[in-house]
Amino acid sequence: MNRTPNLLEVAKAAGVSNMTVSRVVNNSGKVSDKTRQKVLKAIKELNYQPNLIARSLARKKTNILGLVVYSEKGVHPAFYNEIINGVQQGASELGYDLLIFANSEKQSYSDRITHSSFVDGVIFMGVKINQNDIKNVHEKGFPYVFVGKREIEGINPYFISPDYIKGTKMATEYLIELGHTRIGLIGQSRMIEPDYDKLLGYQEALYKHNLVYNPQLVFEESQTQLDGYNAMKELLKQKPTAVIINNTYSTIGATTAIKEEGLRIPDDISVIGFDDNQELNEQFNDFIGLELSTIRIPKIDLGRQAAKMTISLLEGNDVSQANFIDLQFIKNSSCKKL
Amino acid sequence: MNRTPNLLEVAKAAGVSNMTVSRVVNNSGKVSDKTRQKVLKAIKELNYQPNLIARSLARKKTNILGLVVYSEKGVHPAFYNEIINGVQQGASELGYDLLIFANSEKQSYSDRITHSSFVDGVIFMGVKINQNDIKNVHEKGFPYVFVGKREIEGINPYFISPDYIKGTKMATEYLIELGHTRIGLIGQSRMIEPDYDKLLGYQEALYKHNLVYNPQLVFEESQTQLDGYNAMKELLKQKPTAVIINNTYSTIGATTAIKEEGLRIPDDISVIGFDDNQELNEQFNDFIGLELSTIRIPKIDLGRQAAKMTISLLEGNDVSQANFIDLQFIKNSSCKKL
DNA sequence: TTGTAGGCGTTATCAT
DNA sequence: ATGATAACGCCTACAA
Repeated sequence: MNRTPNLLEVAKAAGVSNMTVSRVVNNSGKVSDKTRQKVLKAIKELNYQPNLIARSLARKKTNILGLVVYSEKGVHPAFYNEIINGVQQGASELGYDLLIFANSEKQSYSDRITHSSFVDGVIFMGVKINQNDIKNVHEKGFPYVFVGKREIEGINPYFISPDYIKGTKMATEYLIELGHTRIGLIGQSRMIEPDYDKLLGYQEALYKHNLVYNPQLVFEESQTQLDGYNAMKELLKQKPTAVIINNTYSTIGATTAIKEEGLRIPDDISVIGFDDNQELNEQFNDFIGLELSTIRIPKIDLGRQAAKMTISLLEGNDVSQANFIDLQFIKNSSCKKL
Repeated sequence: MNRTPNLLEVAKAAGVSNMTVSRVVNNSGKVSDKTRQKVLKAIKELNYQPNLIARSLARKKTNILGLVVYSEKGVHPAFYNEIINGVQQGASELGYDLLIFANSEKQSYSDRITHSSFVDGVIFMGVKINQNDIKNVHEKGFPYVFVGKREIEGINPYFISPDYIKGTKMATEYLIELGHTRIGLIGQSRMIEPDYDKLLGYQEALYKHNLVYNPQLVFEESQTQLDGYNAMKELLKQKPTAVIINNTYSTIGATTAIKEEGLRIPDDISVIGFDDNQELNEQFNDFIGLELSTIRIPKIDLGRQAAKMTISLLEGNDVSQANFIDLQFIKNSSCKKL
């Protein structure tokens, strides 16, 4: 690998000083058109590209965003993937690249992030997040954003989260307006914040429409196909006319149970799902010939906004700490008016 | 955000020169135990961390690996996810972080990679890879590894790929040894290299055991559940006693078709799948109560090895250009001896 | 064993 | 409009 040329060499070739070249490269300051042409020619001839490391050192800014995904066994949950793509897009649109921090046993993330000068800001993601990491960066005033709602004692962290409460409330109200009163909810969990918020939204909708909350219609901790299947089998004993299901895997299991019982969607039961796994969701719908109404989490947008928030923050703009992004309701043919 | 201390400040605090501090930090050169203790104390008190940008500039080495994923609309195919995790693990084990290059309309990847000095080496991944990018880095001698087998005219690129030929051959032979002669293959595609290799492996196995290749047992381009379902419906007309299926989605569709026809696995037909999507695969097997024999692509390992290859390369070690990684055959109860 | 000088490639500052 | 010079924080090479 042969060396790449630097500013000085370009300057010599163009017969100007390095600063003039720098100005041309960065489009900053005043440069006469004539010299600019000379410089541009030299740049082209030498195939010059600025050395970003040197630039970063001088500017004290790398234009790189850090990304930390806390995950078990180093595996990113499939759910986060699309968000990460969004982060990348958002970052890219503003001229930033993305550095994925690898797990290191020797050093905590937060130290490496704040001290290494390699990233200008950081995005945290994941369920098993280390609260100390956030606390550290927060206290140091290092720009960060957490994806997902999170409460940490003592501080109000910057975060952006899907508004599960509002989203589920909206879906529930939709069903209520179609005349449903016995609405099941599969998958709420008191331990997982998003799931718990879904329950809250569900309850809010019932309350608003003077319907009584019936715990027998609510099933906890449904994550897998099998969970969804079992939950639905139980739920059907309660003769619901509609059901909202937590996640894609559960939905697959649950609709299978519905089929097995000889019931049809939406004639015998209305169904609304969450499309946390969009690809699978679409595949499955195609296959079953189902046109499921779903609550969509705009994951790309979520990631993109996380990136933009972080950049706003690191550029010194005011950013509010708690941010929510609306869920979308995709109306389809799996719900029937009673 | 307050400034972080630098070598000089630590040096002053410890009453030594910056070089001594540097030596302690890097564990290089000779430093007396007494001074070392002083320095370590100062480092701790000031909470010093080396500035990696400055270090990179001086060393002309960042300890960062670049990762370029070529994908449609910025979406990483689910398949690549796990590989990326593997890359991260491999990199991390050798002290490298990962920089994801974002798509930029202004600049080609290869220019940014080779000129920006931000990464020491790069890993390419994806179907829609830009051949020019590889060509460029290759010609410049910039360390790179491509994940997946790829032929590019004029050059022999460095790559690491699953050995689909060998893997499929192994599975096919397993079925032949169980007494099967009418073995279906769902999902080969002449256009997609891995799929085509599966066909080659299948044919090699037949040839080796003096069985005649019957194109009627082979179905092309099966990617989705629906594809798999339709292919299997057709295939069953040929009365196969066993079938090998291309990917997880196809397998789900195909086994559904088998069920619908009132056939049982493995009593009426033996089935082997590929678990390209391991999570879904497991979920599905659980749900169906199926214990599918599968050909496993060791994706974590693939990614890890890609990282290690790249690092070997950039450290100046000899690395062979074409590398294959064995697939694993996971024997389970979905195949029967005839 | 420890320290000094110079350089890595860029940008900021201050002159001209 | 252009240029000289000093940072940025660290490392290499050489000197003491």
